[in-house]
Amino acid sequence: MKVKILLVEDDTNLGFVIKDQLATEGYQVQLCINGAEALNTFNNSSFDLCIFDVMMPKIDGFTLAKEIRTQNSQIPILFLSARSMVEDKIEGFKVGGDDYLTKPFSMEELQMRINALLKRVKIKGNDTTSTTLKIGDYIFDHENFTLNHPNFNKTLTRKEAEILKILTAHINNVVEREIVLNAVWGQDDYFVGRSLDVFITKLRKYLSEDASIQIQNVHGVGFKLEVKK
Amino acid sequence: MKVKILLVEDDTNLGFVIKDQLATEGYQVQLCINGAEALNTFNNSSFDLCIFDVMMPKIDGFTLAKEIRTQNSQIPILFLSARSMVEDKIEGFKVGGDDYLTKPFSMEELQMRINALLKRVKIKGNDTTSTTLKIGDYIFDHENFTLNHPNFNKTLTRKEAEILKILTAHINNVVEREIVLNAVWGQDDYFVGRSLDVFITKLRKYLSEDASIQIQNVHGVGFKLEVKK
DNA sequence: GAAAATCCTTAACATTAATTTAACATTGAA
DNA sequence: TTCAATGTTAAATTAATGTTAAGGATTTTC
Repeated sequence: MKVKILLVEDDTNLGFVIKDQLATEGYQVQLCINGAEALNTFNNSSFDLCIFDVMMPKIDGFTLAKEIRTQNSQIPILFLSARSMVEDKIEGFKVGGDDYLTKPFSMEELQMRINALLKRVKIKGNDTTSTTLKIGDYIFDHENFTLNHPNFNKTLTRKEAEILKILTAHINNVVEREIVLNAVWGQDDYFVGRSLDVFITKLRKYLSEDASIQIQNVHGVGFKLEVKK
Repeated sequence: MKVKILLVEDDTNLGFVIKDQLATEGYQVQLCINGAEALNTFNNSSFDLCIFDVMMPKIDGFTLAKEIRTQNSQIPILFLSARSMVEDKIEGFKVGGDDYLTKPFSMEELQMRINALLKRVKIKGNDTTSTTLKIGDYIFDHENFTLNHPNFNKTLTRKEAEILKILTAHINNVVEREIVLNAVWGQDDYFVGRSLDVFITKLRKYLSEDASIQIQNVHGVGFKLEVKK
């Protein structure tokens, strides 16, 4: 699920630049060019984070933030402003802002500050951070070595997890034996090759609850983790 | 309960000014003048927020943050730096920082940024301002080394408490042996490894009143404090 | 200041788990 | 058909961990 950002910036040129940039970073960005439009948009959709320009005609960023805060006390709000005056920054935090960035700023810094804010929000309730991967009906957590399914839970061993991680990284594509062997064992000979086959058998067993998942062998080449859905 | 801040600043003059100022704002501030001292202090106490100067002799602020993050992924970290270079800021966020303030800054802005960070942590629900933590039916106070349960009360030793603190900080997640060993013993060899195993056995005994609590071993990797509720 | 208590390390032995190796079965390609 | 590759299971090997208790060192208590 993409992170949704509400960006409010009356300078349309700058607005588009920021939107574009954030879009390439993988965010879904909704751009509004004034506070009234933003309020309306905010009420008719759901966002994960707000970025408000401070200086805008009619409704300025601070007023907008105050309005938003009456409805949502949690969503992170980041202010952008051409003015670096201390009083402005203070005001920004007082109306419930979480960060305040002075123009000009680098997109990289904006990106980092967005991440820092989102991290805080995400930690909040769910501990399923980005270390988990979905494989069919399974959830694979390669940090915790767990492979979970409604009917089946297993803590994988280090090698099992390493191999499964490589296979998932190339899901629905063939991974050459050689690549797995070198990545996991650091060598590639007959014996480690047979070990790999043993592990593949094990992984197949673990993944057998979901018939749409298959670890296919491509004779003489390698294996493919196939998920048909 | 006062909010406890770990302030690390090698410039003692500036350090005292910031400490004083924050103290008048109602915070309880512990000032360290170098990274080594800070690491030690962090391990033997509990804080709600960290403020690190970036440029320090021996251990710089970024390195310090990295160390802290291996043990505690949640505590907000704010960097102070004389340099405003974008690369520095980026680095700050990359090592797990939450905010980056360039000197000179106004105390008011620092205050506001601290508030903004604490707000995020508090919303989370987990009351970090208190030194007590719930582990199943137990209450663990890592300041006073007490582990209490309706049927069982124990004052833990320093090492027992340190290890349990690390495990709880990553509750339901695997913590690598290496991380515990380096945090508690400052080294990682066969003998301290065996010591750790002895402590794990002890902690398991202490926690055995509540069957929903388990310290699981992940062979060759580490331990996971699991609470199923 | 000696005895007792506390804490941690080390040792010893027991147990469990991961991985490799071996053995035999099956499959696929030439 | 025939050989090499893979599938599968189980035994063998090796390493990691579990557990208890015996030293040592330090601190506390009397």
